[in-house]
Amino acid sequence: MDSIGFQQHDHSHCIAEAIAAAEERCKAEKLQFTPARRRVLEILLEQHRAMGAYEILEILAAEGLGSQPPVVYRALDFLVGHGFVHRIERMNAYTACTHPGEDHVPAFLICRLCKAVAEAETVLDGGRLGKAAHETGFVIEKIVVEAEGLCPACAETAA
Amino acid sequence: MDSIGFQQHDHSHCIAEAIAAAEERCKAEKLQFTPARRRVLEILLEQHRAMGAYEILEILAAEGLGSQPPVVYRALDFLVGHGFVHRIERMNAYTACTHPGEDHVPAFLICRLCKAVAEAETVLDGGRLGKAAHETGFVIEKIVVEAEGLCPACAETAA
DNA sequence: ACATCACATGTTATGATATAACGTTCGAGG
DNA sequence: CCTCGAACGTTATATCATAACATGTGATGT
Ligand SMILES: [Zn+2]
Ligand SMILES: [Zn+2]
Ligand SMILES: [Zn+2]
Ligand SMILES: [Zn+2]
Repeated sequence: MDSIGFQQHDHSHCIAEAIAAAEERCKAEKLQFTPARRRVLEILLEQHRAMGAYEILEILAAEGLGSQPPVVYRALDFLVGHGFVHRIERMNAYTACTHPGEDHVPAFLICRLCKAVAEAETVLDGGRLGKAAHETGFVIEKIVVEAEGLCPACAETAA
Repeated sequence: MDSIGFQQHDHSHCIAEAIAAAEERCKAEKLQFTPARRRVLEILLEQHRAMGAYEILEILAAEGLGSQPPVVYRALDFLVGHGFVHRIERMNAYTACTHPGEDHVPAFLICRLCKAVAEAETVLDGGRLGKAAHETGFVIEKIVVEAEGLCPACAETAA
C-alpha cells in the first residue's frame, strides 16, 4: 500500500532521484552523507510511509548497519535537521520529505485508521496565528501542521 | 512565571471559572467529573503551563489521589477527549484549554528556550491544506498547529 | 610523516512516555 | 435486590529517546 498522496504510483524513480538530490546537496554543503544516513533515507523513500525509529532500526540491524538505538536516532537527527525527513509528532514517526530543498511549512494528513500519511503543501500562515504571534511579540521560527482524519480508502470503507 | 499568553496576570478567577464551567458542562452532558479528573484540570489551570503527565502524577501522588501512571493518563484522556485540555505533541505535554466549550482549532506558540506555551486562536484552515485534502478525498476531522520560536522574554534576552 | 582536531560511530546503560490487562468498586436503572 | 457499565487500583510491560564515554577515521597544517 502506497500511502503518501493516497495514490498508487511507481516510485522507483522517486527514490533514485531523491537520493541523488540528497547526495548532491550534501556535496554542495559539505555534509557527510554516510552509509547509515543514506540507508535510512532510502528506507523511508522505499517504504513511502511514516515509520517508527525502531522499525527502521530493525532493517538496519538486519543489514548489519548497526543495532543500537543511537544509530538510527543519529541518522534521523541529521536527516530531519537538514530537511530530508520530517518527524510526525502525533505518531512519533518519520517520513521522507516529498519536496526537499524547497523551503516549506510541512503539513500532514494522517489517516486515523490505516495510519497513512500525506504531506501537503501549505503556505506560511499569514493569518490569525501570525497576527496573534506578532501582537504578543512571539517570534515564530517553525510551524508544523498535522491533520487527522480519514484517507479516501478508509472513508469509503467506513461509509 | 506565567506562560500562557506570555503575560503576567491574576488568574485565580480563571481557575474557579473554568472549573465551574467544566462542572456545568459535565452535568449537562452527563459526564462524570470525578475527583481525579477535576484535580488534574485544576492542577493544569493553577500552573497555567504545559506539564508532562508524570509531573502531574507526582502532585496527585503527594495528595493521595493515586500514584500509578494509568491514574493520570485516564484523567488526561477524559479531559483531552472532551476538550478541556490539549495535548501538545511536540512536547509530550498537556495544558488546559484557554477557551473550552468553543469549537476551535487549537494553535500553540511554543518557546524553544523557556518552554512557555500560548494557545492562540485560529480559524479552520480554508486555504491550501483544506483544498489539498479535498482534492485527494481526505476527510479532515481535527487539526493541530504547533509553532516553535521565541517568546517575548527569551527573544529579548537572546537579542 | 606526524600531530591534531572535528566528526562520525560503537556500545552500554538509562530515562521518559504510555498502555495492556485484569480484578474490584460503585452507582444508576430495571 | 440484581445487573450492567463506567471508573478505579494495581502490576507489569511496551514504546520512544538520550546520556555518556570509548573508538575510529579522514582532513588539515606543519
Ligand atoms: Zn517536506
Ligand atoms: Zn486510511
Ligand atoms: Zn483550546
Ligand atoms: Zn521563552
